[in-house]
Amino acid sequence: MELLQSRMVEKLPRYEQVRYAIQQRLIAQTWGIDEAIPNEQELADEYQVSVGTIRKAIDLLVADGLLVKQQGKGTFVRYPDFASSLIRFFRHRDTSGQPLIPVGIVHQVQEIPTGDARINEALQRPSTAPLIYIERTRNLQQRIFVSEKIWLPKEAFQALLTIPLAEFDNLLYPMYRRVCSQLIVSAKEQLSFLAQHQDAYLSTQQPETMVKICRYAYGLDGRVLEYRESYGRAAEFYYETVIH
Amino acid sequence: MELLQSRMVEKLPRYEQVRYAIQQRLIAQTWGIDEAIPNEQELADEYQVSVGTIRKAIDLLVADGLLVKQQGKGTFVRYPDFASSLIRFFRHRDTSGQPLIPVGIVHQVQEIPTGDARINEALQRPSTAPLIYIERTRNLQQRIFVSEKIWLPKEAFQALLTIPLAEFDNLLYPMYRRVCSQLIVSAKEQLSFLAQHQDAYLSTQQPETMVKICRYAYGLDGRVLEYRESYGRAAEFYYETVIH
DNA sequence: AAGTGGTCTAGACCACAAC
DNA sequence: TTGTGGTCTAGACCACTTC
Repeated sequence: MELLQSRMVEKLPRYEQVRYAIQQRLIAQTWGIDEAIPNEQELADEYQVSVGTIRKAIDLLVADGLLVKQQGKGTFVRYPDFASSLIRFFRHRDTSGQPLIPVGIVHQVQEIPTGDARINEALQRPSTAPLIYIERTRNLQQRIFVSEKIWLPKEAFQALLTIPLAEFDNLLYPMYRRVCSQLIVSAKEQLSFLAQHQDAYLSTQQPETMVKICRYAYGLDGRVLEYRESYGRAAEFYYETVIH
Repeated sequence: MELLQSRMVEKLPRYEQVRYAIQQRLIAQTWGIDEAIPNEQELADEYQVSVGTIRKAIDLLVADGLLVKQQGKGTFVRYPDFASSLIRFFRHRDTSGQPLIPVGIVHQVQEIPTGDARINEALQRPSTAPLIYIERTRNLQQRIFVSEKIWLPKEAFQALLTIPLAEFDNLLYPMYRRVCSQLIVSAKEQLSFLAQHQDAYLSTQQPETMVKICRYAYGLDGRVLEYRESYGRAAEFYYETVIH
C-alpha cells in the first residue's frame, strides 16, 4: 500500500505532488492559523521545482480554501469561516435589513458511552463507539431561531466534557481547535423539510414545517469530525445560489 | 463612456483584456456551440501575447463555464447544462435510486401586451413593456412534480408565439437559442417556502407547504433574458452542498 | 505523423505592504 | 528599501486525439 501510494504519487504532475506535500504539512500543523508559510522562492528551492510549479500547487490549495494569498505580504493558512453555510440563510435581519449576528448557546453536553448506530455511521465509526452529545441553540435577541443537535467522537473531544456550559464559545469550531486540537476545514450540508415537526427549543404552539440541515464536518485528512442536525422554521428560510 | 471603458481596459492585466475580447466574440457568436475556437498559438499570435497569457485568459472563461478544454482536441464553446439547478433537487428517483429524467410539458403560451410591473422589474425592463408568458410542468411518469411560470421579453422571443404547444422541446434553453438566437449562460436561483400554497397543476387535495424557486436567467452580456417561478412540494425537496 | 492542450522551466519586471 | 505575490514571456517537452 505504501509502495502503491508512492507509485501513484510518482505518476502525478509535480504541482500535484507539491500540493500534497504542503497539505501534509498543514495537517501536521507545521504552520499555525493566520501564519505565513515560506515564500514561493523558498518552497521552490525546498521542493526542487520552479516557482511557477509552486504557484500552481498553492493556487490549488487556495481554491480548496486551505490557504489565502495576499499580495505583498505572503501566503497564509486560512481560517475557514463557513460563510456559505445553509444556516446563514435563515432570515435574521434587523429592521434596516442588516444581517444580525446570532448568539450560540450550549444547553447540554453529555457522554453517550455506548454510542448510537445511526450517528456513528454518519461519523464513519463502529456502531457502538462512544460519543459526545451537545444541544445548542442559535439565538437572536432572546429568540431561538435554530436548534442544533451535535455529535462528536468521544476520544478526540473529551476535553469538552470538563468545560462548564457557560464557558462554551459562541463559535464552536475555533473552540474545537483550541481545546481539542481538532481543525474543521470543510463540511457537507443536506437540506430537507419536515412537515409537522416540533422541537423542544423552538417554542411553537403547534407543529409546523421545519427545515432540517444535516452537516458532516471534515478535518484536513478528510475524516468526519462532527455530525450535526440543525432545525429551523421553514417560513424563515431563504436561500440563493448561482448556477452555470 | 466608450473612452472610459477603453481606459479601464488598458489598466487591466493583459489576460483580462484577452478574456474580455474572447468573451465579446462569444457574445457575437463568432463560433458556434460545441465548435472549437482557434488553438492557443493562433490566439497568441492574433492578440500579440504569449501562449501562457492566452492560457490564463481561457482558464478564466473555463472557470466561468463559457468554454471547455479537451486535451488533444481543442477548446470548445460550452453548452451550459445547469446541472446544479435547485430544480434538480426534488426527489425524483426510481425504485433503484437512479435519478429519473423528467419531461417538460408546455401548457400555455400567451402574450401580455401591457406587461406586468413586478415581472418587468425582475427582467430589468420598463414596467409596461410587453411580455410573453408560459405555463409549463415537469412530469415524471404522468405525475406533475414541478409547476413553472415563465416570463420573457416579448421583442426577443416573439418567435415562440408562432410555435404550437406540442412542438415545444423538452429543454427550453436550447430552443431559445435555436428559435430566438438567445443564449442563456448562467442563472441566479432563490429558494423559499410557501405554507399552505395551492397550484393549479400540482393536484393537491388541499393547500400544502411548497418550495418556490425564482430563477433569473442571464445572457452572455449579463442581461436578464428570462424570469421563472417554479413550484414543487416541500416534502419532496432535498438539497446538498459543500462549504469551506 | 500532425495537431491539440498539459506540464515545467528560468527569468524579467510590476504592484503592493511593511519598515 | 526590501520582500512579497502578480504578470508576462519564450521555449522545451509530454500526453492525448485524430488521421
